[in-house]
Amino acid sequence: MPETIWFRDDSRPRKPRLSRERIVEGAVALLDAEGVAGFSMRALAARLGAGTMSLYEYVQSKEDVLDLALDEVIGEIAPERAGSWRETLVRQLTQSRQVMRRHPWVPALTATRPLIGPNALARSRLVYTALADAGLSGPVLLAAVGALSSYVNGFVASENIWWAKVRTPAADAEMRERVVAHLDQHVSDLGRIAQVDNADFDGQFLLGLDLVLDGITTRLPPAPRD
Amino acid sequence: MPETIWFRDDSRPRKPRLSRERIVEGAVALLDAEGVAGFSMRALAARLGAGTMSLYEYVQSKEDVLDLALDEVIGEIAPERAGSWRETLVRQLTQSRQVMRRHPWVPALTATRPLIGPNALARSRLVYTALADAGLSGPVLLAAVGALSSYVNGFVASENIWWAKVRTPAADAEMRERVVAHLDQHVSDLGRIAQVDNADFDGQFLLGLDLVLDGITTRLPPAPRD
DNA sequence: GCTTACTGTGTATGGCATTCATAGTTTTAC
DNA sequence: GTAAAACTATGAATGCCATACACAGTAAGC
Repeated sequence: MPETIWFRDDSRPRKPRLSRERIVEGAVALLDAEGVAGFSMRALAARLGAGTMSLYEYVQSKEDVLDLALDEVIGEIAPERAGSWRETLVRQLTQSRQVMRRHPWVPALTATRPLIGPNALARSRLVYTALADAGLSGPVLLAAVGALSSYVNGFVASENIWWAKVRTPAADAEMRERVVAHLDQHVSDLGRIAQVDNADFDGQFLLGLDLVLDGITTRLPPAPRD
Repeated sequence: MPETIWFRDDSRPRKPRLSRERIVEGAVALLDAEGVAGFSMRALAARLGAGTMSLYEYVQSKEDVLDLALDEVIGEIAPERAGSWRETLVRQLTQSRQVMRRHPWVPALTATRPLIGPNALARSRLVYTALADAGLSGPVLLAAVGALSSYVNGFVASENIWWAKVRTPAADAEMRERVVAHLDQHVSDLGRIAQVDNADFDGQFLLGLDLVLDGITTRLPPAPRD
């Protein structure tokens, strides 16, 4: 239903209302608001003020949209180097974590999708080069990259699960009680000791990252003294 | 449609055709065969020779079934200790990997679900105690557990993605070519060096695990000489 | 001015989880 | 021994969903 001439603004040139950019932007917003489960092509189209089918002009499937949204938010990571290789990695991976916190749906997607969009490749390249600069190569280099990115993904995935449980508004207080009791029953004294400051995720993240980085450090070739 | 008396066997006591066990068993089989995307209550019921709604007598929702299936396969990990803490962990986490390889849908579920089923708790407890025996406690203990389990989850998730791409029968040869080319273009020489034996996942897994374990070792208190 | 391409959409198909009412069967209670 | 209650299983209906297809309005090219 085109608007009647009485309300239309013919002065500016008519541009296509939709575009891949607008779709991706809307998809990220919708995913942020509703999560992967609440994401649908219908809802996305509604948010963009378009018919559902119109999206398929710019994208072949829902999967495409998810792939694009994923690479889009990965682009939020600034691909900067810091001083040392270690600083570069800490900075880069901390930013990865922040992206995944801002967009809690990311881990669910990365668990089933190859990360081969342009932004993802650029970021992964940075990690490779940092470790190569540190002196790693061959299988150990691969293993180090794998250990680091796996750590970050895994950490934030479980962190997000935790937040999702905490964040939920009301009736889950009881549910949380029960889970904690459940855990206590099994993990007993160990759990209680460890649970000191259970929610200091920032500290935990850096602590674990240091652990992995220390492990990597043990594999560095002896520093050349030039 | 009950069988006519002419073919019925009235000798043994009539048991319920369905049960939570049968449902979970069927769910695991279905997930193995069709993956998370192909899993539906309808298909599960059909596989069990029952009406869809019958499942809801034993289970409240599809989510329940997935939770149960997940904990079920985690139960395949034998909770044994080996000699040293390190051996125990390598053994335990290697088995985790094998379970996730046998049931490639697991990472997709663990990415969005808390692992608080009975089997999961028992296995996680084993990891905690192994590290506590090694001498860790407090936040470092937590970080070590997080680093290890994150590493395993993350590693197998990307490994599974790789296998899924490779396994697909025919037309994906071209697709794979394109991905590799894409990667080469971005990662250039680094990628090529690292890609030596790219598919030796067993070795890669142990290499990365050693890396993390070495990092943990650096945090152990000095061994008491009693 | 005619044709061709582009952008956007409505409808239809087939699949999905889940609610509800209900039927057949077994167990229990008197 | 039978009437009532509980258990097991189900079909139909609701309201989601992704997407194939045919088609309309609009702009661009010649």
